[in-house]
Amino acid sequence: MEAGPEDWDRHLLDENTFTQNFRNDHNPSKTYLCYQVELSDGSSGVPLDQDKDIVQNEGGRGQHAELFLLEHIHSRNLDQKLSYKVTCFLSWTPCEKCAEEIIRFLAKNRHVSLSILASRIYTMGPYVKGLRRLYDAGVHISIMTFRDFEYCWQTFVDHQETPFQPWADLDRRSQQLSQQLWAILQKEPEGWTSVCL
DNA sequence: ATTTTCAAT
Repeated sequence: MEAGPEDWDRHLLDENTFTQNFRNDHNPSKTYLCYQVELSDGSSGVPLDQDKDIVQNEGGRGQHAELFLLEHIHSRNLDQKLSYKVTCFLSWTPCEKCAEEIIRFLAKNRHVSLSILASRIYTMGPYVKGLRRLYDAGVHISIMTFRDFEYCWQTFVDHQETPFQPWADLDRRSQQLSQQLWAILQKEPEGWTSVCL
């Protein structure tokens, strides 16, 4: 009697859920994804109650969060004559399989561009290849900084007027992960897959 | 300083 897909849809996260899942000095075993959709000119191009949402991976061996994002966007039937920008804040970077699905989706939906901002780099499996392919496919991908966490907090969290409170190592971790991501994206496609910094 | 990671014995 558990959890249908509707149960993972939240328009706002509670404070603890956000912090526990997005802080970059922990490694929780689930993934949250906060996204928003706008017209490429910066204004919201979708009905107000749909311009942003939050999804989470399905439990167990279920579907990853990114696939819910693609389903959501697909179901919105965004106007083919307009250009949309989807910004997505992920607590973990996509796995290779999700990266492939994202690339396939974007190839079929040329009017949609995607920016990924991730808190942490998911390093299981052939993750380097997946991130590189996203990058090569034109997806903006970067590591969340203080400003991004703060924006997420203000936009997707039921913060009750509480200002965002960074954890101790936020900036240092963010910089480390950014360097690591940079090394991954600059790496020669056929190079070694281990990235040591 | 690196982490053990879209969990479950």
